[in-house]
Amino acid sequence: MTPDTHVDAETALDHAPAGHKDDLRLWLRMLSCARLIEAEIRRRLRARFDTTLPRFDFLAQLERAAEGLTPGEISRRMMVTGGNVTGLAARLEEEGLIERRAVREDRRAVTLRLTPQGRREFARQSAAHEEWVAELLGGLSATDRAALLRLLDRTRRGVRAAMSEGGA
Amino acid sequence: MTPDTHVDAETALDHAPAGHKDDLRLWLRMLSCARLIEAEIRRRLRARFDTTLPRFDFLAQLERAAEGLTPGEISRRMMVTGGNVTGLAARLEEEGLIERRAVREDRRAVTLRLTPQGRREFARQSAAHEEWVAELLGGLSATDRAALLRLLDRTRRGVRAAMSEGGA
DNA sequence: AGGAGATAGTTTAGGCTTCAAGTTTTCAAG
DNA sequence: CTTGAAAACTTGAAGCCTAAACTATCTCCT
Repeated sequence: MTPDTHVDAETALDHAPAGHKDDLRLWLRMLSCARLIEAEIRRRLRARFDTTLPRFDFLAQLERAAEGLTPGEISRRMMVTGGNVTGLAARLEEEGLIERRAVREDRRAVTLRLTPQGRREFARQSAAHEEWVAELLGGLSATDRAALLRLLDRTRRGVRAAMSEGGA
Repeated sequence: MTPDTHVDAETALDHAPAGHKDDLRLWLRMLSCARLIEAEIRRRLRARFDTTLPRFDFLAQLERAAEGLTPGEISRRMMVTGGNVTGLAARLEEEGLIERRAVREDRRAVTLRLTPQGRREFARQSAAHEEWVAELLGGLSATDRAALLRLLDRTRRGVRAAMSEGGA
């Protein structure tokens, strides 16, 4: 009945890959789950606001910074490269959603901030986005949500630890 | 002490967004967790094998199909567009990892399959990939892994259900 | 001051991805 | 047959993303 006993017997003979397959299964499931939700959100952003997830994330960063942010700071917060920020900023500025402003103390730098139009537009998108997520995750019980939140946090910390140990 | 009571009192006045913020938090945490792992795997694929995650996924699909697959079938399994498959296949063929073969019964179609070199190369990559995942997720206890697997499955089913209901 | 090295930002080349339009082939009626 | 719709695949344009090279500015040490 249980193929597990066979697999266990088999892998136990090798030199350690005990839970390796389980970890792989876990990772693939997490990935497919995240991609499923992400793809749906991208679809809806495009369909209803003619925008993209990176643009939305970009505006979200600026929304929380009343004084604006430099490209470098946005790059760090979004965990993308500087060149990427340059391109996104160019398109968002072109659309009138953000504006550039020179920094007095440092002539290399510039701050990006939302225009009034950008602020209005992001408010609309953000409200819809929040509802979409609630709709998609609505099937989960409060207990499951809490448990999942805790486990994901634990996972993330574990991954970071593993990365700073061996991955340097 | 607990801002929660304040938030609850506040949102309870609105017309329903009870757990909306919680759902958003849950989604953002899941996304950051998945992106963290994925980014690390991409980095390592590039650093050690000079390849990318889409290429790796592509080879993985072919590995499991002894008779090869058509671009259309790969497109469906990887959940990407046909044009995307065309481009990936062109580069992988160029590198000698896959080969094209005409389909006897349908002259529109073609099957893609691993070359011997592709099979060898994927075996190397796949073994490393499995170890990386185990390393990154290794911090989790067996109990946590099992719980997480179950919760993610539940989440995915819930999302699919929500998508087929309202999202049509 | 002057110059080495760090930092902020941009540019460039190339890969990934989608959408929309196009080609060739198949299939199903008529 | 033949004609029209559907299917398999490719192409082209545009956006996203990275790594690496480049420009301009700043900082700090002497």
